Amino acid sequence: MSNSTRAYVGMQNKYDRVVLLVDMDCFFCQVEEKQQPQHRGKPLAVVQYNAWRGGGIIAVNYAARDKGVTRHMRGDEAKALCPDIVLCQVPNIREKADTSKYRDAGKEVANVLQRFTQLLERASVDEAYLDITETVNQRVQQLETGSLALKPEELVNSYAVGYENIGDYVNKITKRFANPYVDDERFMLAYDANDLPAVRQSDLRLLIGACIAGEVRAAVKAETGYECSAGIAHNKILAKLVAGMNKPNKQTILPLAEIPALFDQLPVGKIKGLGGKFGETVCETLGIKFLGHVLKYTEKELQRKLDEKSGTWLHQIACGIDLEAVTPRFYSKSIGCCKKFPGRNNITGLKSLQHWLGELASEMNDRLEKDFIENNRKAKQMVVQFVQDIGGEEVSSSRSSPLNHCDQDTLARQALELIKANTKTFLRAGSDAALNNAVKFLGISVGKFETASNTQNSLQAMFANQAAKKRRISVEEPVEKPIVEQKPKQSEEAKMKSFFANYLQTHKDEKIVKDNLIVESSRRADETEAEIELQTNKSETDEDANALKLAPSPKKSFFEEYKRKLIDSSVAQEIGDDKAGPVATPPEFKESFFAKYLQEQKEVNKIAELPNESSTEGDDSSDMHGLAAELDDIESSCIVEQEASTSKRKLEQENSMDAPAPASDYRSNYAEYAQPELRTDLVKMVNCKECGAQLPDDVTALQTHRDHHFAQQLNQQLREEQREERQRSRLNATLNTTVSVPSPTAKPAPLKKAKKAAGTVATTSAKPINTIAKFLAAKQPLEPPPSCSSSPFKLCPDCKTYVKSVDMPEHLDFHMARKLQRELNQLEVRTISTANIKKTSPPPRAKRQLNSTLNSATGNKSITQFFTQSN
DNA sequence: CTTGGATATATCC
DNA sequence: TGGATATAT
Repeated sequence: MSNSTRAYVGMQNKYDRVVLLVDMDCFFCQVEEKQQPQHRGKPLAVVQYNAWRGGGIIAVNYAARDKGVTRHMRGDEAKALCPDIVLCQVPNIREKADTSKYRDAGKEVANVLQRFTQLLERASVDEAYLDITETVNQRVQQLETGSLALKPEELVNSYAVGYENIGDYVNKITKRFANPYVDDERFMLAYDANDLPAVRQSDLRLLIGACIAGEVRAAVKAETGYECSAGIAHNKILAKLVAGMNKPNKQTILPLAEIPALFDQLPVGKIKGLGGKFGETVCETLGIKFLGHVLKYTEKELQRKLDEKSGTWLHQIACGIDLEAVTPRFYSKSIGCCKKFPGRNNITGLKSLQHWLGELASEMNDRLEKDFIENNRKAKQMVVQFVQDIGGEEVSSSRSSPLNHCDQDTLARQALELIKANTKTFLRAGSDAALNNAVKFLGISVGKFETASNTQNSLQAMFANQAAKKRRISVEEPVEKPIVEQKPKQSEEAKMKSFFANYLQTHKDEKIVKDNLIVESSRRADETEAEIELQTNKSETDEDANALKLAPSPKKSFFEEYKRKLIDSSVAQEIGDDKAGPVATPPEFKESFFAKYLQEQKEVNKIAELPNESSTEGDDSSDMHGLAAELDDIESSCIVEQEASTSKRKLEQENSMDAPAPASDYRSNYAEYAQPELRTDLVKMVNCKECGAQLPDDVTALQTHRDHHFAQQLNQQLREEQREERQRSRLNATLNTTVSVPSPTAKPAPLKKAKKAAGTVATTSAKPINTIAKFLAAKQPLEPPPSCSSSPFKLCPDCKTYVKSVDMPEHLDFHMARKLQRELNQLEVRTISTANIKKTSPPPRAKRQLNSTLNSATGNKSITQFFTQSN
């Protein structure tokens, strides 16, 4: 089940994966801001234990960073720097900081991320790697068939290392359409011949990766409200490295060709794994500071100077190669909690030690119960870690023992036994209460999880077990590495055409956005400018982001900047400030690859028109003229845009005809953009029965689209399940602690040491015997139950019918069973259909799938072939 | 009186 | 395997 060693991909795949690292921006702060919306926009930090000097700061939002507030500051210092800062405390439960709020929020995010790939590796509470190679491959194919076009607005908020803005990068890539040979020669000199196919596709695939990253982040924002940054590269190390380069709420691509230049000035310690002692050793041993300088040594020399394994690894990293696989892992392998007892708080007595072990064990108990419900697994090992003061020295130890029951008492007792058994003199001589060695730190953690037997009598446990298994199987199957295939190509112009078509659309949208802003700006011009200012004045003092200070000037996204210029000048016009001069086309546009390509096309076409047979692709080139003209129109209309309202109306009409939602809020409507925008004129289309979306009449696309619906549905189901379960276990807990029914609005009173009868855990699935009062308190149904409070009826949250209380557990099981059954069925279908793409002898069900694969393999040509061609 | 507290993972011996 | 340690957030 839980694989022990890391997995690696083959050397031949070093450039053909596309890996995303998604990193939540000042996550704990965002969680607090979401929970307490009145604090949004203010400088805010999260502290724990605010008693001493205002508590220790563990997260700082960007408004507060601007004021110089950083981590490892005390709350008081922050107040001094920024008097209006909001300090949120980590909740204190059982006299210790309780971070479960953030763990839950992290899981909420991960649930969204999971929809985009099975290959999701949660790296911490707020970070995850996604291997999106499969999706990228699909889209490369879609580009080739013309069913997908890269859309400029999807690259909003993207950056590429080594480029001022994303437009420059796209421009560079596009230029290679015109003159493939120049770059190709460079490729051939710089890379091994075997890698050339992947190298040629690299930029395009990363760009597609960036589009997906945009969708991922938009989905996270739309569904959770949280913002994040992302890195897009060919491996984990690189994705992680660049994810922090543009924060917050931005994403960064690391183009293959930019790696050497980046590494030449990259401090060794910026690389994950080199940030600590080992990194220092490396620098000292090699006499270097920058990663690129590692390559002054051969791999052999590095192996000799360090050790074999490190030498190999370091050499590869310095070459930008990292073969570590994105290992699917959603749930952690171990669960633990700990607490420091510094200085006077040292634990010196047995009673005190038992107390704290009890508290830790109690928290463990809660978390393990929850984990059991979600994952149907039980820990088989526990570890107790402790630091003792022995003659003034801090001595740390950890001992483990097998675990059969993980209830609070067992954990606490076993922990104490382990400490006793591993302490030479446990109690002070002559005392039965005083510890010989004060304890400065205590930790309990459990691991070695095993799936619980499904001999549980409860229906729920049985289904949950199956569902969990399914999930694990589908996730832990070895991943077959996608092959970067050389695909035959279709006409270059067809693709450029669709790119332009999309660009034009975007452009219209931007104008609408602008127009709207003008209207608003007449009311609150100052605010608008202030906001823009806020957005563009990005502080460079981002330390949690590993910020690289290589580029001194704050960068702006191409489109953002372009839009801003338009807005600026228009605003100036509107409020009668003539100093700004006439509204001119921003240089970015004139210099953009669109414009240049357009220019080239015009000239090419002029020449091409003379000889008659050159218009063999008649449709394409005449369309090109049309598009060029339209582009011209738009470009010039930018200049005469003053009477915005009339053209605005016109644009709105056009927009309502065939356009997606305005670019400004496309993120709020993820679903539309999760589907590729399609050229309905190039591909035969059908309608999706579920959402009516236009889809290419192509089985792969249909399957993908259905998966999209399925994923949404599944996610919904899972969330419902979890909510239900949490509700039930909470009800259980309240029931067991009894007495007071907390008001639903009041903060949940920290359950003071819910003294449960030992052994309760083992029967977690015991049916809850809820009272109506409890149920009401937790759920607040719209209508009261049919009769008075003594009535044995409750409202079923699922079907909104009243059910006898005693029957409710069964009733809920019924719903659950139905849901899970549905889920299993769907998983079945999905697992089979995706598995079959690779397998040789598919069951009959996958026939259509197979056909489509064959069809597309014999398919048409594409401009993307540029990236794969050899001479 | 604590120079970051609480977690988690990986690796070396 | 277990225990200590390193790394990271």
